[in-house]
Amino acid sequence: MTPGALRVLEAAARLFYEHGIHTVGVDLIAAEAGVTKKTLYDRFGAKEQIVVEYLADRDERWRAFLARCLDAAPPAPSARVLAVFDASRAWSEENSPKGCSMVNAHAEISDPSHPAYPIIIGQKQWMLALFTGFAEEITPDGAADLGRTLMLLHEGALVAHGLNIFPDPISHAREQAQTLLATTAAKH
Amino acid sequence: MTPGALRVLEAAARLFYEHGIHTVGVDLIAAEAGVTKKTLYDRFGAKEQIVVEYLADRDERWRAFLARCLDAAPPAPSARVLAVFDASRAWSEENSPKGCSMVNAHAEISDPSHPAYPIIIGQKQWMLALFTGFAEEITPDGAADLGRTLMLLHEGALVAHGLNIFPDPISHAREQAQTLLATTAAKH
DNA sequence: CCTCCAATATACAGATCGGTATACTCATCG
DNA sequence: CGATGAGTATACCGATCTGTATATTGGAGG
Repeated sequence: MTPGALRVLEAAARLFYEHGIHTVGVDLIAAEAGVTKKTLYDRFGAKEQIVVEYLADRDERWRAFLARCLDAAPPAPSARVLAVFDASRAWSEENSPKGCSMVNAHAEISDPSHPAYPIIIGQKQWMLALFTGFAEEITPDGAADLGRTLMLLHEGALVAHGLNIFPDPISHAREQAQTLLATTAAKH
Repeated sequence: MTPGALRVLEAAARLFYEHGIHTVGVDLIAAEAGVTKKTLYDRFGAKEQIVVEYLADRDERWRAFLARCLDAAPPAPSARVLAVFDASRAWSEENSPKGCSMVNAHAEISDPSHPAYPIIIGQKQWMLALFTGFAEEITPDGAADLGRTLMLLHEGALVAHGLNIFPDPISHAREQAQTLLATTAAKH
């Protein structure tokens, strides 16, 4: 990836997240990246491709960040679940003041055949599988249920964070997850 | 409101929700409503006004629908909380396959000075206040916390419903709310 | 009857959209 | 030295965007 292409992707990521995908035009992206439209189209071919790479890159960065957080967390499954919430809080504070970029992109992309669609759905399914995997180690019987509940708390916290409904909703979700894990563990 | 204006609002509501606000142009709205652009601009003045009335109307309809559901629910606060989830499930099944229209609109509207902004934030704050009000009758001490937790479950369920991550997430959230209310009530 | 007004049809303005074309510079590498 | 390729600058294309102008039709109320 050439330096110009990198600047394009950085500018597009910032503008797409901040103002939405359809409101931001390629002229603005090129101008903000300090690059001509020729360069932009030589590297990416179409705006849609920039959208795809924006979401794919964001997905990849989040998974890498989460992996580092989980590496530093204790091995106990409940501690790892809480580490996910901690990671989300740290990530959202400096990367996602307007909520989850995948959810926001989904609001603008209706066509399931859009090349960005599998990235959006893929990240959410991956997160659900992550939670369910931890739940498996805690209660093999109710793993699916527990994983889904953790998913709901987590998604709700991201939305509440983006809408700024009340202060620090991700920490609140973390606490709720903690008591939920405690009562679940007490039963087995 | 003239019949033409009503058709404009109906068409705009359907198109905005399905394809996003910025992707849908006034020409398409006018065509789908069977109305000329002149009529559209005579009634609404600007596209932005159609957006505002779309969201305001949707907000109003949801509150009216919820009010009817709550009127038919038992007076016990925990039953009324569950009635909110039941109402959301019924509403979402036939009105919101792509998730909450307010959250989706928020993804496309970055400027807090946009006239639609207070409608979006207002509905979410109203929902939080509703949950907190019920929580007040259950545990006056932890009302704020309980209200916020219910809000997270509810918002998470709407997102999961829109992304179709797993089947019937709103019912799952309802069940989680039920056990949460049961354990909370048992403490007092 | 006659005025008012919602609505029609059609055309257009100015801007911006995504995307392309042409011609040039400049550094790297074989 | 010569070729390649990343980049710049600028101009353009057709389409679509929001919004406006002009002229006409038809029904309801005073």
